[in-house]
Amino acid sequence: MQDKPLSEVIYFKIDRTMRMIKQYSLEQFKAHEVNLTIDQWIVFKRIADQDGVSLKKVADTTYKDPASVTRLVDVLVKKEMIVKVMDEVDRRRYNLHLTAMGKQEYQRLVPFIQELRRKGIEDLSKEEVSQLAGLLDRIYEKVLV
Amino acid sequence: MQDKPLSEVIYFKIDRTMRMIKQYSLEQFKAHEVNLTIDQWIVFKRIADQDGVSLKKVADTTYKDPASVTRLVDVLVKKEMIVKVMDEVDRRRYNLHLTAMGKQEYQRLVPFIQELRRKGIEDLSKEEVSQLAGLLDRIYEKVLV
DNA sequence: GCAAATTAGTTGACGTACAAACTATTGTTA
DNA sequence: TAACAATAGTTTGTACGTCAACTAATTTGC
Repeated sequence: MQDKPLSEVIYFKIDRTMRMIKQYSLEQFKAHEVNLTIDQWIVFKRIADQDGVSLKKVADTTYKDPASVTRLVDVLVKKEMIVKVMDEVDRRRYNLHLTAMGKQEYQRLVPFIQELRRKGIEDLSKEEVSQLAGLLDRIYEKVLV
Repeated sequence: MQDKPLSEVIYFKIDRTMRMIKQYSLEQFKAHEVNLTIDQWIVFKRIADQDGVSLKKVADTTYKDPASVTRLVDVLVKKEMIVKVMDEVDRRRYNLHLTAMGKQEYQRLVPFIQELRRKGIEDLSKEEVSQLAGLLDRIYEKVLV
């Protein structure tokens, strides 16, 4: 039985593209003395977007496993970028906040990140980007079921 | 400084989609008693596609790190799906071959995998799939530089 | 024809993903 | 209100990805 080559398998292309983006981004992080990995940045940014957000909420909205988020949060706390504060009402919950240093670093990073995001898609038109986003979402929704 | 939400970042969408596909595929593998992970399958399939291919060639064409391939190959050898044979001419090189069991398993898996690939994209037209492939390739090429 | 450079593959260290089992707390309901 | 269910978060074990440093073999260039 003959199977199509990997290069024609769409999932393979998605995976390959994503790995390359991560690799490139991490290089750029290092080159600009950003003391974060990509995934640490994602969690960090999510907290910056909503001060006091809970760990669970971060996990849900980043589509990461709570176990992964627990560890990423630990790293960010160690790096003194965020703090974990137990919720006064619901003591199972931790609310996450940026430290002063975290806020400062966030302000420094946003323009850099925005530039980085642009880089890979700068040759694509607005329509193409939203097409791509739409197609990815449709696959996501489909497989989710 | 205000940054767009993660849900609008295209790289985030790619990552999320890919993780979900892997998760779903692995579930299906387990449900069908396929004793392989997704990445083990990719390497296994690549060897099935070209009997005697070298480890380096597998790494290049799957876009995996040689270190990853070394380990994936080890697993496949332990599972007795493939064998590693030192090249007679170039003794740095190992040529990879499916075992009899590997061949049998490959034949069993191909239809199942083909069905699995279809699942996520069955609502997309042929044109949409090739659009998606093209866009991903363009990002890949762009960032590669 | 030999030293230096290149190539194939391996190993170790670190970061992340995911599942499963677990603790502690809060909610629900009989 | 006591038992049970659900929820937030953690821990453990396994699997990959990537980088860097390494060994061994082969090529290159003088």
